[in-house]
Amino acid sequence: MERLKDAFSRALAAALPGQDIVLERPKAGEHGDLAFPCFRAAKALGGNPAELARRLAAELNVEGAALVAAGPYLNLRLAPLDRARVLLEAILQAEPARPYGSGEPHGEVVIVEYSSPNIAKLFTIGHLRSTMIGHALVQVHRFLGARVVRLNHLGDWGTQFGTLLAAYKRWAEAENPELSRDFPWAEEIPGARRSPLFRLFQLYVRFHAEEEKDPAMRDEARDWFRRLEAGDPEARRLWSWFREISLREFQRIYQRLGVAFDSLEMGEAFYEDQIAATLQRLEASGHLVEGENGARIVHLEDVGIQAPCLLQKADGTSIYATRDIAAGLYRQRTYAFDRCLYVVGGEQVLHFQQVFAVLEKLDPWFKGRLKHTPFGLIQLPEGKMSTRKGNVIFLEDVLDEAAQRVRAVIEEKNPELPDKERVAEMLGLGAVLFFNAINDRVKSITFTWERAVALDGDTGPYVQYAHARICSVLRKAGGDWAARARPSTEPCPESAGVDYLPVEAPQDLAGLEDPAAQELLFQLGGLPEAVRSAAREGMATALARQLLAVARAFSGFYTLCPVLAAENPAAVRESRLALCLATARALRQGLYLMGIQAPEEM
RNA sequence: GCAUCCGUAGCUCAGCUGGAUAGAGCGUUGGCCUCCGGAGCCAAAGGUCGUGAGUUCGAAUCUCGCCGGAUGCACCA
Repeated sequence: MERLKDAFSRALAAALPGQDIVLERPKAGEHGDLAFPCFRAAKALGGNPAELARRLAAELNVEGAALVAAGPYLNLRLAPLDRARVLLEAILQAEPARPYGSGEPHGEVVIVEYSSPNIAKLFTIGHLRSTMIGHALVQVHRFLGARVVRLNHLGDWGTQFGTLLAAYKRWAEAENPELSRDFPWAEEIPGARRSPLFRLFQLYVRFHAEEEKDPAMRDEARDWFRRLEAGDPEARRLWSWFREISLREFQRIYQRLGVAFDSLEMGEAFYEDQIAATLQRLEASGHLVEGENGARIVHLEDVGIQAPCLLQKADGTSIYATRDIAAGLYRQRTYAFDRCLYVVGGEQVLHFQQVFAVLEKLDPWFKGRLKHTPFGLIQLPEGKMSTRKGNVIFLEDVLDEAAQRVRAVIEEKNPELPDKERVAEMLGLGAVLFFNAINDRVKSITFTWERAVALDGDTGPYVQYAHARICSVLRKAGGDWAARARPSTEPCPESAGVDYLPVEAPQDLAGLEDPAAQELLFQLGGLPEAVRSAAREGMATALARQLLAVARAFSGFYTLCPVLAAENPAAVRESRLALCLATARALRQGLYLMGIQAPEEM
């Protein structure tokens, strides 16, 4: 397909010297495989687009394909069997290191900072967005050939930590120093799991509740943070204990989600010993000036940002912007990155504008390398989630509920299924993660159980179902068809590729002339662009939707084109099996990029 | 008040570097299990793309105003 694209572009460039040649993929398969809209060129040449299209169709020649004028478009169209050959070869004969749709390794270093939960808070569905958007970006960039560094900017430093220390000293140390049992005063938060982390969280919630009545408590928290940053041994000891409690829980959840990081040690606290040097450097550059009450700030009006960036509080402690800047400098030194993507909620756009602006003032090297990838909040029908009011949805409850609903469907439809628990977990995760990815990340999502764990329609399980049915057909086909739909090794972490052994496409593709087969081929052809769109847009929306389109097209093919029917000639059977196999491979790879597994039976 | 983002079918959303009849799912209505898994397939109904201007051969897509909603605006992250 790339070859055809080049040939088409070259032919057009020769015929239209000096014109920009932009090729599109037609919206509908019946138009063809590639399209050249003639509007712009016709205008530049003073002609009419439809006429130009007709002229070009008559004059140009691209080997192996037909050029057809359709109104103002010049379409390149492959004959049905050629289209089948091109796609089947691209998918089935791909080398394991270079799966269909992947990119040449180019060595650019892309840092993705994502998930970044705060210590002592439980993982809610809110955290799922950053975690899975980030994970998909990691996968997609790897797939396209980048070297990716996965960073979790853990919220393990800052005044909020002072809050926790203050709360612990106030109530827990005397009452429950081991955090091993529930606090008598603690309100029960429905659905939460009993764990030391949960009790830490209760302390945090209580502190905020009482702080409303007694604002002086805020100073208490700030003072604990000051002591922590000053190296007070008791504060440090508690800090590392709380951190450990939290990390243990987070690790469990990451494992369940199939998400991993290059290091979990590079949270905010990691940059603590670099804060002084960072401030000095800002000082030396002349950008750091005194603000109100002796706080220190950097003015940004000159770059169009009205609010100055606060870097040192009046009490001399650091603030998150300071640590983000220290982190930026550290990453520059350590990774010499080409891009650094911050997958952080949209409420922090101003913060990142400020941080980026300060870094660019410090070193123009940063220009164009830093990118905030914001996303919308998850809201409840009754409004915002609020930890203090206890109306939060815990991620694990959502995952459990999803798996449980899947389990009920399995009992109804396929009670004989082996390994029910494992499959239910895969499908439940598929539902939740796919739902999380299918919509524009910038928009806020209103959470309802109904939709978050839906199993019908445009959902992960729909795509997984298509994959499972293909596997079922391949099993029935006998031979090693089923084995070929199975990856040859574990997925390669460096390339995010699912490795399959190359398979020769059949010589005779007679079974693939049917329009339903052609539609499936057309949708498979859209996958590489969908992956690139995901990387470009910083979200998996296009990929998720293209996978749905492939799955839907497969369902059409499956109902209209029997694969294993006894009356099928051998060539029809073989070519259709090859298309099934290609589809299964493409679906599994696509889902894998989104962090979703594809069971062979469900 | 200022800034950013959002406003497309009854509901939830795609489509937005301007281009071929504005697409899905849910819900509604009506068909499909003698045939590879009905978690499925086919069909129908349903849209002044918030609104008013502008740019353009062409605007859901770009610009500006207005209306509605979300978020943010230094000592939290």
